[in-house]
Amino acid sequence: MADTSARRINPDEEPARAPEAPEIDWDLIELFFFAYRDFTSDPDHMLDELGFGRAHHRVMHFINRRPGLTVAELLDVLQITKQSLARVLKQLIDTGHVMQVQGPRDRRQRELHLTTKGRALALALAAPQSRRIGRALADLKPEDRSTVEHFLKEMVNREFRQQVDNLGQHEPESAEEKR
Amino acid sequence: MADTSARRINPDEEPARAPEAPEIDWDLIELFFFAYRDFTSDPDHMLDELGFGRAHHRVMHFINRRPGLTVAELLDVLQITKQSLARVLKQLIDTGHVMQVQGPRDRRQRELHLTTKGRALALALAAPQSRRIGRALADLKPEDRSTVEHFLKEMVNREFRQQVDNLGQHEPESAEEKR
DNA sequence: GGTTTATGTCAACAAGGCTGACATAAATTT
DNA sequence: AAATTTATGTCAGCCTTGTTGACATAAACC
Repeated sequence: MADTSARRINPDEEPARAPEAPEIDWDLIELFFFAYRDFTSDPDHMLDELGFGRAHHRVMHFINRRPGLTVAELLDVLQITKQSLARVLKQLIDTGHVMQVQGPRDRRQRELHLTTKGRALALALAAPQSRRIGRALADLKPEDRSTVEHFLKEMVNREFRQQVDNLGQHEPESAEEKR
Repeated sequence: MADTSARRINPDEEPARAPEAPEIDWDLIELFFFAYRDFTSDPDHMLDELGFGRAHHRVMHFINRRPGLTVAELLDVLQITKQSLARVLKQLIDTGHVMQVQGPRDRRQRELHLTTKGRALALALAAPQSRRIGRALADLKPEDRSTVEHFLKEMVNREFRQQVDNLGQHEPESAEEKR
């Protein structure tokens, strides 16, 4: 180091002046933080009034996206423990937002589905997020949507790319294995 | 109402088949979730080994970006309560990552600075995130960076745009009146 | 029939949010 | 000068949502 030597105002310790980093993309790091924070804020407020949290939202979202997925599959997507899931899932079932159906092939499995009520809530929660995205894309050229999509997809760990693609369920999108 | 029998095995209820939504951008909603999850995963793992959490990361990040910001300003950016901040901030001070300097104008204020040690950690945490962003932009045209930046910036609530711009430190002013 | 698998559940714990109450020193107002 | 407000710190307790470990049950598999 030894560079801020010239006019040091504070004599005590060295307070590490500016963010003169090697090659860190501070701007996008920070922007991503703010963007996600606000992205989740609308549904968070709605959930609050129902006594639910962000965890409930995630559960409903993925059940809505993959109707009939099993508990194990959901755990896989959410990457949480079954005990964590159990708590919120139980609440969602008790409040009539989610229903379980015994697996047809394997009767140990529980296929998860949203009820009409749950579906309505999932939609209501997604609506402001979708609107926000729409507004964020509005000033851009139509082709830029795929740029954003590509960027976000590449931000995901390779091990989970497939999950992402599967969930999309309509990605003709060529470039997938290019490493 | 009338659907007290939540867990039923026969589909006499409607399990709400497909995500046939009005105009919901499910793909980007979900992609954003996965992207942010993985974006935070690298620093999370590092922090774990130090006995720190994501909260400590955020605090160090913003102190690094705005050396000398006060406690009140930090609370404003993070949007948490001072009691929440106090816990992590105390730990960061005790471990020698953050130091406080009495405000020059107002001696009640505490200007926050990273120490050399804290700065090193902030950099180490940001590095994998920056690399991830770099990789995600690598396949795109150079101009597309500003597309992504624009998208993320628009995702932020209007009330906080200024915060974002200030932190970036290179956004003079823009059309804020539009709603 | 024995083992593995899918799920559920109990109990305890941790991180990191929250609110409310109160303390202190410095700045500001009256 | 005294009273009030402001910036910060701290104590105590609560909530949500993660965690681990242990154990139970039914169904599938071998």
